[in-house]
Amino acid sequence: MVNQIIAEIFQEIGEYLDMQDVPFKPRAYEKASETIASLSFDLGDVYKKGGIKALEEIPGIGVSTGEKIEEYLKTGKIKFYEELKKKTPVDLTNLRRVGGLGPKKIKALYKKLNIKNLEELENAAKAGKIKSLEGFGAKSEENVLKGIEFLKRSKGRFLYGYLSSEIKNIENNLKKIKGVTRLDIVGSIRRRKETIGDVDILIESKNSAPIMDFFTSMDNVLQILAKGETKSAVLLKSGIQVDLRVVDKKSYGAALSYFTGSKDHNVALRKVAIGYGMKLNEYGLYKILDNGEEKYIAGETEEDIYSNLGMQYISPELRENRGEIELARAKKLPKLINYGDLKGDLQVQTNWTDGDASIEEMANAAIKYGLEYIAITDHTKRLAMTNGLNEKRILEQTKEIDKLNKKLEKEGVNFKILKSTECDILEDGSLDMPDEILKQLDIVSISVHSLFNLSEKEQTERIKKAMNNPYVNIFFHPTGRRLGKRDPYAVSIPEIIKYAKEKGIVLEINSQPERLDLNDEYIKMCVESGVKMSIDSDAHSVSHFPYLDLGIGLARRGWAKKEDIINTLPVGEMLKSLKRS
DNA sequence: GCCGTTTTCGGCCCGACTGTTTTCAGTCG
Repeated sequence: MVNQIIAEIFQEIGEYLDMQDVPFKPRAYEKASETIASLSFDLGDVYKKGGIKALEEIPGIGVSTGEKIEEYLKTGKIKFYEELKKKTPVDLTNLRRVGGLGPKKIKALYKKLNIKNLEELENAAKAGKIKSLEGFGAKSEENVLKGIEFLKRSKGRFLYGYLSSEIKNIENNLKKIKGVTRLDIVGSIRRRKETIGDVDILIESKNSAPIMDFFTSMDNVLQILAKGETKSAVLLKSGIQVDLRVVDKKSYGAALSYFTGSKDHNVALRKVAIGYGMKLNEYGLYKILDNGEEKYIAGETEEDIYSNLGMQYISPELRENRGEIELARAKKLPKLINYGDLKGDLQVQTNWTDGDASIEEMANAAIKYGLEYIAITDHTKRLAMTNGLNEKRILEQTKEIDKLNKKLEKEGVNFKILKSTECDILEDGSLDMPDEILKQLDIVSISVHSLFNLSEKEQTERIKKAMNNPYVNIFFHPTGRRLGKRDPYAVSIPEIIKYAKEKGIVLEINSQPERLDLNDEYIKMCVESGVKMSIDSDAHSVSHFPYLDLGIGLARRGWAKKEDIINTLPVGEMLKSLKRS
């Protein structure tokens, strides 16, 4: 898929133009970049089928960006971009990941100190050269160092949600090769970890040579790290490493278990085997005979291995050695929520604020995805940058929703659009919408978008005050983190969970790849405290509903059952469950 | 550079916060 590469280039073009104070164009390139990054189809295919005309039909792509996509597809380069880069040869991709640095500051650092990359930035900051620059000071220098430190901590981890289409593509192509009888994506992806370090692929085949040849010569390979008979590894242009293992049928289950991990889970599992006088490795489960010989007992499937160890099957999401081995041996594992269990989505944005599509388009996309209801949760006026709704517009929106629901009913479609809001929590914990409006909505949800640097005590009190409003039902993305970009604000989630229990407030599991908030550990805390959760896509585009799977994966990692999640219920029961006593 | 229309030019979310300044540029969402 060329999408990610082109999206990245457009993003950088936008930033280069920003440096030059060019008006409006930066936003246009940025918008094009975002659109391309979230497409579910390949730009190369679009171009092949319909040429440049078809490209221009994609919203946000026009004559100029269309031509540049064509140029990239034909030549692998975009001249305009190459020239910008020559003029200001800085590592924008990495420098802009440092919080507080935007195009203008990066330009100043380059012009005045010739800083081109993170290393030079760090050296300059450590040498105290930044604080004396015009427009910078001691605080900026300190923040630069902090930003670099943050980057180092999150280095090498990727967000699965943003790589899934590229991985899916590799998977589909490998499956087409003759002799590939089974394929699984294993490792942290199979365990549904929120960030992944690399991609591990396991294949069952008797003939690995053509597989390895194909794998190492894919278009998106930057560098071949290893190529052998059973194992190959490549670095993709997108920066992630992919490992491939090929095994035979007899060992497939054992290899699946071994390469899925986690390491800690595997160690614990092997200890159980030893206790039974057995040995477990990636080729199978073996009984050690009196004469010292090893007799193969199981290995074709994971189920065989677990049952021969006297255990229930353990879902990949639970394999972190956090107590799952003991429960599986006692046959007491919880029955986790399943993929496909969600009946609705309680956070959906539309083009009334910062979403891409109309209410009707989002509803149709949700219907197509298999949902029975969605809640429309556009931002409120405090979030001016999203064109947040004021009292007048939100009332207009409820009328529009009534109209659409009537239409759906008339057409005999079993689908309901709920009136809702993502109401901003203001400075003092009051809400950005008066009670007389809130009480007219089906669901009231709240979230924090400002004052991220309050003390833990202040932030927690602020949120609790908001939760105390009698009309509030759900607290969205409770920690506010953006993976790889921003740490959570200081807040005591255990205290919020306790208060949510007391007040009957639902906490959200936000499924956006860079949010995934609550995380698995807090989800587990909610499950244990009996606090209900909702799993929402926070969709801003018709293509975002599949993110719900990320949220379900996370919920499973947090040991959540179907009954812990309110939007597994049909719409009537779900709404009833929200009623506060 | 894109979009939409009162169609082929004129408009393009805007307010808060930070850290620098001493009135505001840059960044963020």
